[in-house]
Amino acid sequence: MSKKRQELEAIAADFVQRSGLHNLSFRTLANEVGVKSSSVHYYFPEKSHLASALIENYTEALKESLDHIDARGQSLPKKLNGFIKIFEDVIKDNKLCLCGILAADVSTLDEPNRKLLAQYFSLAESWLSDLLSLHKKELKLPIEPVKLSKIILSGLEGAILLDGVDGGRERLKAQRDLIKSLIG
Amino acid sequence: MSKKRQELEAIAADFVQRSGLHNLSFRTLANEVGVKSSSVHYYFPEKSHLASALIENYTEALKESLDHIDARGQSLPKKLNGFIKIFEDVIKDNKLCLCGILAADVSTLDEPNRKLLAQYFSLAESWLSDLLSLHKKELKLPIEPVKLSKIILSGLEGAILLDGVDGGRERLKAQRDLIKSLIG
DNA sequence: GTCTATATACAGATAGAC
DNA sequence: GTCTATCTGTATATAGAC
Repeated sequence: MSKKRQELEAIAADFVQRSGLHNLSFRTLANEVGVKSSSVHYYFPEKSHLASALIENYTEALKESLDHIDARGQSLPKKLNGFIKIFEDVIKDNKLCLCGILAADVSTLDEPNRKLLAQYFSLAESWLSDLLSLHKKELKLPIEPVKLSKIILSGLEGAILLDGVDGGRERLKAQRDLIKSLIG
Repeated sequence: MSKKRQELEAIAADFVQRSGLHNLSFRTLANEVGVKSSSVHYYFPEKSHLASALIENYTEALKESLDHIDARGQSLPKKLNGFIKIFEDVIKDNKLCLCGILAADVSTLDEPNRKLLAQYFSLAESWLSDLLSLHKKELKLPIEPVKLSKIILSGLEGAILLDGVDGGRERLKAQRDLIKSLIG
């Protein structure tokens, strides 16, 4: 992949996580990189292609983060803490989850991009569910791992969404406390 | 308030909950009601005024729903169930929470509208927190009511956001199970 | 790969007639 | 209150030169 393309994708991702996809234009993106909007079209003929690239990159980054957590081979609490940290890093940067913000725009996405979005959430939930299944005896509530994984992910996504409104971090902190108490 | 204005607000709210504010234009809104876009500007000189009206209406509707729940004077589980039903009704209609979808667009809102948004979430959390404080002895986890209220609200908001991507209701169901288990 | 130039469409907003 | 007409800005996208 060309360096210019990587640069475009990086700036576009940052922009989308702050302002949403609809607010990112080929013009402003081009200006940021120092080229013309027609050059951006050279890499991404349609805007939906750009969106696909962003979701795929974001999913790949999540995969790497999860692999990194797994590679350390720690306890359940430490692994869950690693997962929470992914969301803390997003909010620390005054951003939203790229897939979370796109989820709010799902009606304007084409079918391929909806599938890609769903895959991102599915990846996160599967990882959580597998982890919780392995440590089922440590769980304090009578809720199945698959359901718990959905509770944790949607809770964290909702927390950074709502915290973004007042610039606080109270919901994310609250979700962290919940997750801690789920495992005692 | 004029009937035409009410009609415009109703259609605009429905549209925003399905497609977001940026995707609603004065033109399409006018077409739906059968007037011209300049007539919409008569009621709402700027788009931000329309947004304010929508958030205020939505907050007022929440207030009424909560009053309705309170008026019945039931148990904690039944009251929480009433709260969850507010979100179920949204997702049943294939919509998103109006304030949740606007939260994803917070960077494009002006300061007055950000405040209005924050007030909506604050209303929901305050109601939950007061309720949980009254029934503190029934709570199964060692988490304070204020934090629990944030966990519940952000969990439900995240659930309908993510469920909207694949058209399912699994996250909302999971959150319901969590809330149930919080009170035993 | 990057550019100029342009096509086409639609956005928010306003002036002024009726 | 509602209209026609229009201004101005910006969006996605494309053709074709270099």
